[in-house]
Order: sequence, then structure tokens, then C-alpha cells
Amino acid sequence: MDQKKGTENVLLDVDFLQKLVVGIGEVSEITGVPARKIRYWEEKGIIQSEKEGEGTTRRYNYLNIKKILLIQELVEEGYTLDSAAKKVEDRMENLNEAFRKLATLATDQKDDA
DNA sequence: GTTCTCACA
DNA sequence: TGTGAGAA
Repeated sequence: MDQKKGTENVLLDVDFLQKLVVGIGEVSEITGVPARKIRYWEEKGIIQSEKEGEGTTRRYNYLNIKKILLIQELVEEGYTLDSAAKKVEDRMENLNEAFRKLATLATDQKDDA
């Protein structure tokens, strides 16, 4: 992590994150949040999962996982589910915007030789 | 492995 | 707000 990284490495990071999609069980394991709680939150409308084609299994990308993680930490700090979800969604917009810019920069600077 | 619903605290 | 259990 200390050598000069080429632009392709940056692209790999973004591409890697974008392709991370797992089931509720995996999310439950990596976030420590019980699967039932995740479904409960989605039922409340504070998180959104993606359905996989014809199957009914929920799929979660890294943004969803990050959202779940953030909300979980906020709730553990004493926030109510609603307020935690509100704060997280607000922060997610900033994060997405920053990552969008990063992806744009990484894509544009691939030919400066 | 996943989904749902009913019920309870 | 979050869980347990049964059933598909």
C-alpha cells in the first residue's frame, strides 16, 4: 500500500465495490445484525434491498450493507430507528456524491500518457 | 439457504 | 423495537 498505484488499481476498487452483492445471511454475518432485524428494518421502510430476478431473495450491495452498518451503530448509541435512518440516508447522499466524483475522475484520467 | 405470518415482550 | 417459532 505504499507504492505508486496506477489508475487501473483505482478502477478495480470501484468496480470491486460495485459488484459486491450478497444475500441477507451474508449481510447478517458481516454486520452482526440478525437477518430478522434487517427484514424488520426493510419492512419499516428505513432500508431498501434489491430483488433478484424471479427469486424472492433479497440482495444487498455494499451501499445497503454500509447503510445497515451505520444505522445499527446509531441505534446502539441511543438513536431511534427513524432518526438514525434519517441521518444515515442524509450521509449516504454525500458519500454517493463523493464516490461518483471519484469514479468519474478515475474513468477520465485513464489516458494521460 | 431464503421467504412469510402470528404472536409476544 | 426486536425476537421466536412454525411452515413453505
